[in-house]
Amino acid sequence: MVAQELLGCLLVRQQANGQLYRGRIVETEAYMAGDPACHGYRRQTARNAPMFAAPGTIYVYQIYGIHHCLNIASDRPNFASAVLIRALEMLSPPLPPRSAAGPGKLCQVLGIDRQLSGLMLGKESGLWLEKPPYPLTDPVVQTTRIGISQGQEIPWRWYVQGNPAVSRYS
DNA sequence: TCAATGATTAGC
DNA sequence: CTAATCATTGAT
Repeated sequence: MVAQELLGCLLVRQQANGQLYRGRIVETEAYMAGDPACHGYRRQTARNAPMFAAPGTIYVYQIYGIHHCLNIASDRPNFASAVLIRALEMLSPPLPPRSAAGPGKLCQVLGIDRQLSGLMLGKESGLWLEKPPYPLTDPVVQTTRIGISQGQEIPWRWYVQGNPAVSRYS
């Protein structure tokens, strides 16, 4: 599953001003067609169209009028699916350990908003992935997703055990 | 435990 | 058109 493969990968962000951020992905969730919690569950709309696009397409939405959440399309075109990036362990520049511990926080830190939604990962968009510099040593835990009111029983959340940047344990 | 805050969507 | 919902966060 793509969500698990992303754990340990580096997410790199280069802002318009050139500022570069690098963080390791330590928490993800998966959303798929047929899943009632998936934004593409009912039908394709202007907002969720990136979920139906090619793998590697960026999907950013605003939640509660305040926060942004970053997703990456993870399956074939016309099939709704995406991985929500929930937490990063920031490697550079040096930041407090929990600066990116949560989907809204990491978007705020990296300067990610809906302008990126629909773009492809890559240097052009200023957001891309890199392979892990070294393999994960801590075990990966699979559990149920957070903050949703439907599909709560589906165990599609993964996080790196013991990592201080994971949004929460329970 | 709860308010902030606005885009999005379902339903009429 | 209107009302309800919401993949969150931080303060009380």
